[in-house]
Amino acid sequence: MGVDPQQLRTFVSVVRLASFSAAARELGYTQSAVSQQIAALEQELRAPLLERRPVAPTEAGARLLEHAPGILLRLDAARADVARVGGSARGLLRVAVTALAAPRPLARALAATRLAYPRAELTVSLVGRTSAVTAVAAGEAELAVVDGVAAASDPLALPAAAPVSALRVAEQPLAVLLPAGHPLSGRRRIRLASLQDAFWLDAPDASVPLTELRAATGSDAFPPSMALVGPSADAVTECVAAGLGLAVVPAGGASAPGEGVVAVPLADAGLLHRTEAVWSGSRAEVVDHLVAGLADARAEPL
Amino acid sequence: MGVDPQQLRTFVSVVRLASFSAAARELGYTQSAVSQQIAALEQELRAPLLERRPVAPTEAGARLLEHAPGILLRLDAARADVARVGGSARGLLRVAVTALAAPRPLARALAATRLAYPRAELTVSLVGRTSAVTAVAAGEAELAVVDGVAAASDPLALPAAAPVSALRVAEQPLAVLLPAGHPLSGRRRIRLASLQDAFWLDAPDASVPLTELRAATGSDAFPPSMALVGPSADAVTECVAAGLGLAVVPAGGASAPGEGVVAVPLADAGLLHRTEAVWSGSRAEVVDHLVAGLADARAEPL
DNA sequence: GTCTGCCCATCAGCGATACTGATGGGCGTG
DNA sequence: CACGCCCATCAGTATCGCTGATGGGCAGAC
Repeated sequence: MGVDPQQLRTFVSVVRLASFSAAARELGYTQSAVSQQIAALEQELRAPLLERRPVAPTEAGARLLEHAPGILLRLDAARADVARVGGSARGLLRVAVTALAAPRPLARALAATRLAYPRAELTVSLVGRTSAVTAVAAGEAELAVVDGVAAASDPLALPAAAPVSALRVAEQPLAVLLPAGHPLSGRRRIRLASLQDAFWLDAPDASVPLTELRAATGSDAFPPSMALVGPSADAVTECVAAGLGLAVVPAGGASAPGEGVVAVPLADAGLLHRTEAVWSGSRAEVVDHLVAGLADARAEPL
Repeated sequence: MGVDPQQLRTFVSVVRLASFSAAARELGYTQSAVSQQIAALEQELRAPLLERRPVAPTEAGARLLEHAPGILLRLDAARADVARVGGSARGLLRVAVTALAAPRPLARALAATRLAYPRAELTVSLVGRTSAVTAVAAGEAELAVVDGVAAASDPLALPAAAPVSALRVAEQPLAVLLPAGHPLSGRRRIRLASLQDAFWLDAPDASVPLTELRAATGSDAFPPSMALVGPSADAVTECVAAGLGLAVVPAGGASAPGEGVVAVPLADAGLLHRTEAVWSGSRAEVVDHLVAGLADARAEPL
């Protein structure tokens, strides 16, 4: 009685790898154990979860798959939250940052925190949006600094289904990255709707993700031209310059737009690029100092 | 390795009852088993979770307690979602309704659904806000119809940490319920801020909860005069008439405000009473029909 | 068509686990 | 001081879940 989280973990592995044997290898079980775990889960839920040969989730399995990652993440988050109570007085400060998060306020706040806590162990890692939030929830990072697009008054729609707190750090207008020769590249401003049928780079970790554009504009257009994985801003610039597709980026960032491309500000009112700091549970002293620094940075000019 | 949900369930029972023995009785275990489960959980998380004698959560236990109900709810929700796949073709339609949810659209939609599915088994139950949403998540109801206060463009802040979908059913202006002799009872409109230091009935299931007022106005005032549990609209009217405190209710509801009280509309722009329909996972045919009926009802006058 | 290889289900056996029931110690209470 | 209540611990046992071996079914090669 009661769904075993271990079985859930095994289930998602099996689905992801589409193989009992491969999942067994990954998890350090024998194939027999995996088979028995899935069978037990199916009996427990009284429903077949997997099609065999080829291995694929059934309708019921698909439903379970919608819930499983959230459950497992929350389980990890609970464990991490409990662990933070005991040992977090030490100066461990791991910050997970997304590629387009405003770097200046973060850098300044980090500098101040480094001064105040010279012995703190400081790590900043550049990761994808989802990983940043899940890392915080699971206790693999003390803080995440995440960017995204939202209307002026709304909070960011954070990807993970985990209980976290957030603070707005910076807001910038948005711009469209166009190749230098593009017919609209001379414009002072562009409305997003006028470009919704153009082709777009699908580079969720190095530009504003298309899914966020669609959510923020309420349109389901913005056809993707090519996928670009990883947080490489240069790759985006080069691909836009080469005419492979357009991209939306925060305007007036630290770096110039680069050769061969033009950044034209968006005319859409109320659509903003925002950076938020995200943490989970109560904050240790060092983390608190850094968050306070980020809060102060809001007042300063970018 | 891996927190056992059964242990989590035991843990919350022990905390709620502040007793190992009582929790054992409730769960059908021996006291010995409960003691061992808690010990195993503490060893697994490497932290003491409970103070003994008297039994109370430690700091770490409090953290775990924040996560545990959400995890257990999601586990139940997953189980219910899987169960819906197989057996939900039958006409089972259990609707959980909060006290202030707009009754007219619901009644009309229910009537239409009853006509279209004469053999459907129909149950409507009046419950608190949190129970309504958790009932849907846990598969104890097919649909919830929940009310709350929100700004015009925001969705309702639903209480449960569970993955559900929602549809706006109706919106009404808000009114303050004042005793007939109140100095402001002759007003045409009242701003909420002018009353934030008055005393208020804390009747979360029979009027707009104070927590929602505070969240929607951004003020943490609105001191409570007395608590009133349960969804009794009459009790609210009587208490307001007796001068025990004020209350915010949807204006122009089905029932007249009652003797001895006056309902004065709120002047606060953008603050609305909204009713939403809430469901989980995919909807069975009957549920789909009812939700469609609720969607249609939005167009009609209230 | 047949052979071979891969993959999942099943089974026996064994070690680990989690329960019961009994016992003991600590603390408040009469 | 004695009693009662409550939680921790222990021994014993039944069950559970894993390993390793075996078997059946499907696909691709020849």
